Amino acid sequence: MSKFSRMMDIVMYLQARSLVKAQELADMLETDLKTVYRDIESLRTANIPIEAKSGRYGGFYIPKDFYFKAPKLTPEEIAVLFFAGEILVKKNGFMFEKDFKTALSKLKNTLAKEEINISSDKISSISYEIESLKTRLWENLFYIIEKCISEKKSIDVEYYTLSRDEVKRRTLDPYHLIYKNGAWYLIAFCHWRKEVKIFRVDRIKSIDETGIPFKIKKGFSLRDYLKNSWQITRGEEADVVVRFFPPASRLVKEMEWLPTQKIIEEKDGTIIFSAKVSGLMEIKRWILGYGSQAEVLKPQSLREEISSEIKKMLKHYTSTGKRHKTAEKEDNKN
DNA sequence: TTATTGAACTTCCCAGGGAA
DNA sequence: TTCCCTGGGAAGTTCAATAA
Repeated sequence: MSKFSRMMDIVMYLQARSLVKAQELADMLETDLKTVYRDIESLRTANIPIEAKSGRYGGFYIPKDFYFKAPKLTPEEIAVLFFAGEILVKKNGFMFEKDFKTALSKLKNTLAKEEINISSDKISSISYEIESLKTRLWENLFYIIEKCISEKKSIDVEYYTLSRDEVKRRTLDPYHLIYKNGAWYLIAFCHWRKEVKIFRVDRIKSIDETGIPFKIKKGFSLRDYLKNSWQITRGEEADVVVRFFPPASRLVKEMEWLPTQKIIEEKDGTIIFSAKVSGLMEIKRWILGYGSQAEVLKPQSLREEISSEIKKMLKHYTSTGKRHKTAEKEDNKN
């Protein structure tokens, strides 16, 4: 993110709230506290009236009478905004649908008819399909979680744990909601486990507000928490090294799967993919998806797990073959 | 009423990384 | 090589809450 974008985000964030701590801004922008102070200093130099309230319960704020004039948008930018609106509101159960619609209608009101027409023409020539965000299915759940995250208040939930096939009541301090790979997840401090854990929202069977305030664990950073996760679940950190054979090698090197990844290209067309990964469960599925075109070199434990998985698969297919032959014989008899 | 404490803003110096 | 940006560390200042 550029310094300019960060500064714009700071202004927008401060304008929408009454008092914001520098640390909160740093977390939101995923940057350092001192960078926030420097950006605020730059904004003040540019005559943006950012005031500070020192001491306990202090923070930064922009006086209510300050009005930051919206920039003039190009037809392309307007088209992109309406396009995003089409995707989010019409098809995907966007959780802030009502606010988004009013924001778009406000924007429309500021535009000339010709600008709206140009934008509509641009949208009609593009289509884009993404899977549903499915928030409507759990609208009330989302409302309570989102409310408790912003008010920093704990929740009591009944949560279904897939691995143990049991429902357990837990008290959670909700930190963050994240949508990844077709599912919503809640990152929260679990009072029962005494650590920050990830919960799938659709496995929450019931939810109650406790009204008890909480503080985010000191030193917790969402970016650090998720930095080496393959998708969403976490586990012990491990250095994973995989050899990919063509054509999978060409596919793998096209993408950035993890920020820590390194790829060494060999003369024979294979690649050596290495990365630091938090938890092996998800990367195991990813590697298995490439079948015979991937070979785990490290760690040995993952190599053995995949080998055992392949043996099990082989057993299924050979026994299915026997069943298939038996069934054929039965058919011939009839 | 005053001293203490804790939280948050403020400022400085230094080092590392990337772009020019 | 230089400059700019960013982050680490540390010390100082301010102010509200709390205890004595």
